[in-house]
Amino acid sequence: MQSHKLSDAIHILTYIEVFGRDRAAGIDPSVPHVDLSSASIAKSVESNPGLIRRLMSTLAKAGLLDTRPGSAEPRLARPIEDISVLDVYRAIGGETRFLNIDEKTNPQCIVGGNIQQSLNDVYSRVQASAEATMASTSLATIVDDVLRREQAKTAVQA
Amino acid sequence: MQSHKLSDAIHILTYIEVFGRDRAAGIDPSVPHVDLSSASIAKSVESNPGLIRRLMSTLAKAGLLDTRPGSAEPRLARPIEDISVLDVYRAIGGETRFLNIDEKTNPQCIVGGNIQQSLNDVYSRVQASAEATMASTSLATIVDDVLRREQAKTAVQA
DNA sequence: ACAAGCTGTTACTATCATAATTACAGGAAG
DNA sequence: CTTCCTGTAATTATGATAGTAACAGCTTGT
Repeated sequence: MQSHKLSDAIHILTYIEVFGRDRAAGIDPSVPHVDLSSASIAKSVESNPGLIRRLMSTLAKAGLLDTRPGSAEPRLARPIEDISVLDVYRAIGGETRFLNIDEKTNPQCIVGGNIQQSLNDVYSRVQASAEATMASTSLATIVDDVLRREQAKTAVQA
Repeated sequence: MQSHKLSDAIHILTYIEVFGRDRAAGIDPSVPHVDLSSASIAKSVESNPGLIRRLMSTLAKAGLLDTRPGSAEPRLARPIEDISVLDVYRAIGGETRFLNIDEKTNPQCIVGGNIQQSLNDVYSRVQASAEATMASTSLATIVDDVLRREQAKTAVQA
């Protein structure tokens, strides 16, 4: 995971929650152009709509997001409290792990012939602890944090 | 860290410990060509000597390995029990983290302008738990595991 | 002293994963 | 029926990494 995919995916879900929430509650209906289209999200991520749609498609297939072709009204498939960072990580990461074994070592050698499995044990434990932390963090925490930081900014300006 | 560098670095240190240990103890002195040159290690890793030397140089600079130009007699700088997987990870990984923030998001947007910091908090916690596990695993564990697996193999053959 | 072999380092090339971009068929909605 | 959107695939660009080659300098044994 040398990429920003997880960050962008969380960004998308946060965006949908924040602006979908506002709209659902009827707050500030005068704010223009805060729709939930891939183009709008792309502006926030500073990426392009194609990439956003691909990520959203992946999230939808993983059961985190409800989307409909032709309609720019994505909705989270579950309450935001029930979506963890690990859920998103698994949705977009597939089978990848943080640490990678060198699959090509000399099986004739005492070290080369055994170290892959030894490392696999270690890496599995590392992965498990990282995933445990991701599982314990919900997207609600992130949304709350984002909104709190925004309020702190505007307070300074006032 | 989408690479095998950590695996290869641990491989190298394990190799030096296993075969350096044998030689130091005078065990099986008849075994030919089990020297500690970069060429010999490269055969075990199934890589090339240049790559091995580069990694060894990095490990030496990090204070994990003692090497000398012109002499194929590398030695671990510390007892193997005192070298953790985290030590090696830090030595070769530099400042990289498992999860990466998308540095390029729209600062004008409520989400884009705040999510980087929010994600940074989360990612720091994930990194900390992964590193704690790496810190708790020493290379001695890996060396023991490799030797144990090798014994199990030869036992089956006998 | 010298020959052979090794390290440490740099430069270069190849390879591959990922992001970015473009295009388009088909659904949704006024 | 026009307009805008999604979902998806194809393509290109970019960047990180491994692999390779080369060479100056040290070490050791003769």
